[in-house]
Amino acid sequence: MKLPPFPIFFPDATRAVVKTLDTTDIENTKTQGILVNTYHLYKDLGPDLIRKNGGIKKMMGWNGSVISDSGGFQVGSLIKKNPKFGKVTNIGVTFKASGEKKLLLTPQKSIRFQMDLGVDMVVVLDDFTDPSDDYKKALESVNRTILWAKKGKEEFEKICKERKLNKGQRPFILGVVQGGKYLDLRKYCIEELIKIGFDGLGYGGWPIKENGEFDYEVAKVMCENSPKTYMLYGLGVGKPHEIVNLVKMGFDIFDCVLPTRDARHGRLYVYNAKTIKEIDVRKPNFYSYFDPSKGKNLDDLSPISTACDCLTCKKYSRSYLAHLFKIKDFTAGRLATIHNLRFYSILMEKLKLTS
RNA sequence: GUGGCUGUAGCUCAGUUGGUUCAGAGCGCUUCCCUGUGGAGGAAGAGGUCGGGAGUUCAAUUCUCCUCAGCCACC
Repeated sequence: MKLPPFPIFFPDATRAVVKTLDTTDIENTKTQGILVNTYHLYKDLGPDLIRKNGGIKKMMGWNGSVISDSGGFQVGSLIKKNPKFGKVTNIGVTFKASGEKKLLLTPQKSIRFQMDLGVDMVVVLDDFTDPSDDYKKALESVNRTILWAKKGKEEFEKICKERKLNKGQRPFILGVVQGGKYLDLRKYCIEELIKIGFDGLGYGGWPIKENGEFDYEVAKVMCENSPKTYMLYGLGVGKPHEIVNLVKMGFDIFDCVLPTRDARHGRLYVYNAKTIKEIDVRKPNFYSYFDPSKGKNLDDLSPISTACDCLTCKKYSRSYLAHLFKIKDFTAGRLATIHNLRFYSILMEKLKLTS
């Protein structure tokens, strides 16, 4: 198992699909990997169906890399929103969505299922620290995250032994750093996770401060306290300029819903340059937004961007895209998603050159 | 030609026994938000002298008359 050269950005295929695209489309955007979600796939498919399909890559017909998220964030934030949805104990998380049967997700189960998925990197189940949590609550989630990390790692070793996976065959395993805005808790969490031993650490929780700004302080603590051999992963990060900043600080891996969700909502990313060659991601305002759903774009015959070589930019005009958005055809989502994913893959290509 | 119905925001339409909840809704439009995904959702905003004219009245989008436009029915 291995990952492409860093830094890398993987779009989210939570339920084993990048919405609106098939895996050939994804490949054509020069995207190297995707992120699937343990919680969703456990609920939708379960271990038996995954094994029957020969793993998630085979099921999707995807030749690139795959990372699986543990599901901790999804379940944690759902319960936070509606306590009736489930509860968190040291054993794990019980949850029950309406119309579905009750399920228990433990750190062990999460890892075992991710091993069944056959991915390149697994993530241990973590207990989400809510940004509004006070110190006591944050400490509690940090301690539980460490406990679960220990159990997850043990299960990982056990499965590797069972399946006789040597170093080159086993996936990477990521620990997740919680602690909210409390930097000493973040540091403590990092130290304890390193004692357990992982291939990398993820920036867990919610990375946006209450004033809406990205919290680079936590990222800094992670960079300063992690071994040089560790991969650093910005879970759910982020906007293009945030990724640029984190790569500069030392982060390697990213995943985020923004390029794909924004595409479906009519927000396309456009480099403020005439050609791909002229793009300079170190400039403060190196990109802007283009919204095809605005009526005034109906008579714009130019491409979305001349600094892009995606299918959408090569073949279609802003006018056509505006039309597709106006009539709400699914193809609008597909062409916009293709463009935004190519924007992100160009971003990562540029960052590989500069880092 | 006669009788009836309709005419309120860009669109589809509510509403008024005449008076500061009568000038509204939905959609559309404009601007913004979206960060380990619900193809989700949210925030703010612009738009109408209630077809036109006259009359009754302290007061009319609401009542009366005339007129214009569209639709239906009948000669």
